[in-house]
Amino acid sequence: MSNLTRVIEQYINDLFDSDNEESSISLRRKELAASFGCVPSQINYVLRSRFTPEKGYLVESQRGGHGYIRIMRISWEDPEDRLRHVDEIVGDAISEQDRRKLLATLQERGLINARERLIIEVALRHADELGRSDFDVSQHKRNVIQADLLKRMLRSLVLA
Amino acid sequence: MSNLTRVIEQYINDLFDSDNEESSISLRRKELAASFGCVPSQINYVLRSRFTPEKGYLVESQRGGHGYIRIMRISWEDPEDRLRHVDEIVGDAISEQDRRKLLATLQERGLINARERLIIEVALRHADELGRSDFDVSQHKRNVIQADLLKRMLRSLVLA
DNA sequence: AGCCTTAAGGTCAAGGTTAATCAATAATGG
DNA sequence: CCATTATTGATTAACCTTGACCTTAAGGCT
Repeated sequence: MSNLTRVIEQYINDLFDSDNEESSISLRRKELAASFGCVPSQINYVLRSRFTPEKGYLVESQRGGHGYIRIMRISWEDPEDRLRHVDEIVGDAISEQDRRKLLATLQERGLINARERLIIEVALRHADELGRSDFDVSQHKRNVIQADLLKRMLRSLVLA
Repeated sequence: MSNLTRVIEQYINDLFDSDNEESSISLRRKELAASFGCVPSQINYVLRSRFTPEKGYLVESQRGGHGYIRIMRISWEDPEDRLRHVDEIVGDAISEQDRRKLLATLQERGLINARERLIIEVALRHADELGRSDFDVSQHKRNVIQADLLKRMLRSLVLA
């Protein structure tokens, strides 16, 4: 594991308390970089590539005196199985009908609630509409885009 | 000595909490500054950076004898009010930074929770990425698209 | 009333500190 | 060998604190 990015990623992961499904930690970018003997922007790279919303993390930061970086973990432990399952269900492209059925099913099973379903519906419709009227995208391509978006959102929820 | 601004912000927040959920409080700038051992303009900085309309506050003040500063917390009770306010804050275009701050505020205020924030972030990132790499959309246009999407998602939640 | 004094609060810019961005380059994996 | 991923450093942007100087309101005094 001579990869610095992976080392720092692991270090940050260790900071999270493994019991809590939702927790957050704080860092000083400068100090962390110093302790790993690297340039500060390396930390940004780690965050950008490893601690994204798609992976269930939210990051907040503040510059200036007493600056900080806070990383929040929203997801549960070990969602791997479910991720695969979601990917399988959604597939590479999804029609409007299928996606409605899927969302209904997910809600029934308690994987998402009504509000979450609403946001997802709105985002998918927006993407479809934009592709249709602003960029003249074919229906199939729109279905591909929506499948991608849907998978990302569901993955971020990581659960169930 | 931790961040003075944050300490004063916390002090003011406590005033709101302790005052029977009052929706507005009053201060004397000079006294407050004195009690924190800082320069009076520090108070202005706290107000400008922390008690903004984006965060749901309005500030009015009076100079001269019997001067004062009054901070009002904008009501989020009525769904219609929330809707109008959110629309106002988001505006026609929103930068990545502003949208992140807004979502943090909305979560703090309890209008959305962490999971909802996560889905919203993912949808916005997806829209941005798609515009950037697939359709070569200008940054401003992407900010317009994201503002539109964000408003739609938030509207759906506010009315839910 | 009109002026003066005093008592508030407001603005702005400089200086210090810290994080973000971006583009160039290097390293790695397939 | 090519494409992706990682590393670096220079530049930019954001945040906080302080202080000098400006503006406005109230009350008293002629």
